[in-house]
Amino acid sequence: MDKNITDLYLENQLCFPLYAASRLTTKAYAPYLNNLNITYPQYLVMLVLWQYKEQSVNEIGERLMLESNTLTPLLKRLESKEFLLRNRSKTDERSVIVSLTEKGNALKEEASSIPTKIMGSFKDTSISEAEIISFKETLHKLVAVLDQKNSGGKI
Amino acid sequence: MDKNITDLYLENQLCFPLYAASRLTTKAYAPYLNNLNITYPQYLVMLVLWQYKEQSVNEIGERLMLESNTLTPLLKRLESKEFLLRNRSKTDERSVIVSLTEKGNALKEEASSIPTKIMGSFKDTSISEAEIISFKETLHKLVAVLDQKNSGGKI
DNA sequence: TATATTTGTATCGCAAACGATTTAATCTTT
DNA sequence: AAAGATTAAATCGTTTGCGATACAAATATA
Repeated sequence: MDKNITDLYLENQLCFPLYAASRLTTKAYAPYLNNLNITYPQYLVMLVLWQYKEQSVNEIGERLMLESNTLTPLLKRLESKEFLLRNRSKTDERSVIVSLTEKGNALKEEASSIPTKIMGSFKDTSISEAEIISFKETLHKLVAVLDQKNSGGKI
Repeated sequence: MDKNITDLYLENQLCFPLYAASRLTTKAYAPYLNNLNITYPQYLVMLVLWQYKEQSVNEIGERLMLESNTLTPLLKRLESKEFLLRNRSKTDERSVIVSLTEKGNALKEEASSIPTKIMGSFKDTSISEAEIISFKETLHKLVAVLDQKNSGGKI
């Protein structure tokens, strides 16, 4: 039996371009985020805090699909930059509640122009607006399926 | 002026699902790659070597869009597992030529079934084959554009 | 030929990711 | 209430990614 060798070609994989796109996107954000003095994963945490206000480490982790072993040091860095506070919950001392500082809240204004700037850089390319929309749709489905296969399936 | 606040909502971003999809894909490969005793980025390097045979660190880096500071330690790990060899080029001593060992070549057979298994797990989902194909097309365009904006534009 | 620049790789340090384990608090069950 | 199970964070060790930097070989230029 001849195994289908072309299956292993880089261009035919779905995994590699996903991996590349993710890294390149992070790079695209870098210049803007440097100005705000935060990294890309830190930006994601801030997005969650701006949108949902104060919440536990666990809740942040669920929204970003990250574990506490990733979040704890990351949150400590954001805390040392004074963008947020970490406090044990009064009602359940196992939980740490993360809340925004004034400075963290203020950062939202500065960040608000970033998404438009990033998306704007696709304007004069071979990718149409409609294409992006359907792409995003499939991407969301993909994430849902992959998430289910992973953590979702382990109950 | 009221900045468009919903721009910063997690669901409306393109960047986060890309980031999540990439991580979840890596996780999906993990069980298969564990059997082969390699990590996901190491798998990508092996893909490149299986497809293009022996080549310099630089060439591997160009194909995977990775720098030598990432590749060198990674290649050393693959070398210590005896999947590949690293040798200075005779004609240009600045280059290190990476080539597969017997063991590295043999691994290809074991890996050949992975892509089908991964793609197979999408069969009974809400994502159709046709959708995946058009998704992959846009993804390739996206990578090309992002790549151009980054390293491509700095000449 | 001597010097400067470019190129290819490697080193270092920091920030993620993540599996495995640990610690402390809470909930269950008796 | 005490014992055991569960849960939330944190800690530890390994592997990536990448900016900054170093260094040696190769090439270009004076």
